[in-house]
Amino acid sequence: MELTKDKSRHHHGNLHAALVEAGIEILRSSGLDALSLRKCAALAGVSHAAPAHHFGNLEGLKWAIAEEAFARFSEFMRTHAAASDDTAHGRLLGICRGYLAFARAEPALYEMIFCLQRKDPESKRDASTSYSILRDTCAPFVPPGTDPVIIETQVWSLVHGFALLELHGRLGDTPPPDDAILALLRHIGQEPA
Amino acid sequence: MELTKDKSRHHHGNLHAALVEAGIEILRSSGLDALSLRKCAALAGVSHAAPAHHFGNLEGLKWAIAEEAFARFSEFMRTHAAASDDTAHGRLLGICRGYLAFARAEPALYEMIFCLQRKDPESKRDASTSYSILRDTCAPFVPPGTDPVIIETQVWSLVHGFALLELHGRLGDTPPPDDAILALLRHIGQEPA
DNA sequence: ATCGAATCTTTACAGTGTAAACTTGACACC
DNA sequence: GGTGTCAAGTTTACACTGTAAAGATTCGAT
Repeated sequence: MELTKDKSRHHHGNLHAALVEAGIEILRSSGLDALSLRKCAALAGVSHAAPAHHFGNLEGLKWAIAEEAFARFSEFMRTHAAASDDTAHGRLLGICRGYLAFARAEPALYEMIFCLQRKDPESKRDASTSYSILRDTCAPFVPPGTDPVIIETQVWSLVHGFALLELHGRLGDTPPPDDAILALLRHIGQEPA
Repeated sequence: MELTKDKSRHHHGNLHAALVEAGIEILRSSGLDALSLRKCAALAGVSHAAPAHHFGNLEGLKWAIAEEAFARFSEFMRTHAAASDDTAHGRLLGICRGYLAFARAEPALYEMIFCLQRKDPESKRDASTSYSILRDTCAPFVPPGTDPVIIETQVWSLVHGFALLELHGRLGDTPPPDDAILALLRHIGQEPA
């Protein structure tokens, strides 16, 4: 317990980051259900009501954790894309494999960032850098005259659905291999608008 | 409050069903986070510890609710399939539209039944009748020599991912229309195994 | 040096799941 | 009829949660 705290000082100095890191630690070791304001506070060596001053409520903390998690998620996709063929299809498969790899490497983080209910419709779809990666990678497949969002949503839906079904145990003990599912993307952008 | 209970009798007579119905009522009116053993018990007019004798714990109650919800879900898909063209593609589009319609009509029910973590890998993929519908509808598109599970998982993943992304507000305030996303299914079963 | 504001603690309360012991009622059996 | 057994609910209790309110501490600008 007690990641970073000099009990003598009243002010922590960097509590925001410490609480986020504590939250990620708890998510990793004990899963999403175990995440609580009080446990994060304890792990950061701080009183149980301290997080409220930084994040307001539990959902605020979750969004703060999600911000950090999204950064790691984007990095995951980028490195996997770099490890694939340097073609449009190769890059598309690469980010999809990175997406699935992250979901398996950090299931609790993945579930948290994507199952959080977004309240503000203001925060546009393309605000995050992870969505920019998706958009850029999908761009070569968008037929002229069709909304790019359609292609992007098709890809995202397929991969997201597959990740969650597997994560929640709906695909049995031997899910189909990734590339068999992703093979559907060979035909992306070929349908009439 | 108090759906069905004759306070005089000690034995309820049909508490199992009453608690499930209470749970569905709470899910509809207040969402997944509001579901609790104690609220279900109160709504059924029974002491707060009574549900434990029927379901063990909260997850047990959720699975019991899910069983009922799955029945309604299957019915939803069946009626939507009947309203579509009587071709293989028509039926496939039909059950997908039914899937999405259910997710929007009963968001809390939908999220509950599909975000419940399945513990036992024993409960096979095709145990439920809703999966049978999927399997039967996908059968005409399975190329000879390929595992039907691949086609089924492709369809399910696409629709499931789309439903959840929309439900969680990740597609902004104007998501793409259903048929634009489902257009990807025109090419189902056409990729090499 | 002082005052204000930010930061953290303490205290308090309602709601939650869950375990244990107890009470009530139904039902078979002699 | 009396009785024992057992399932179904109730009561009580406890640990844990989020969250609000008020107090204590420290930083920083003036």
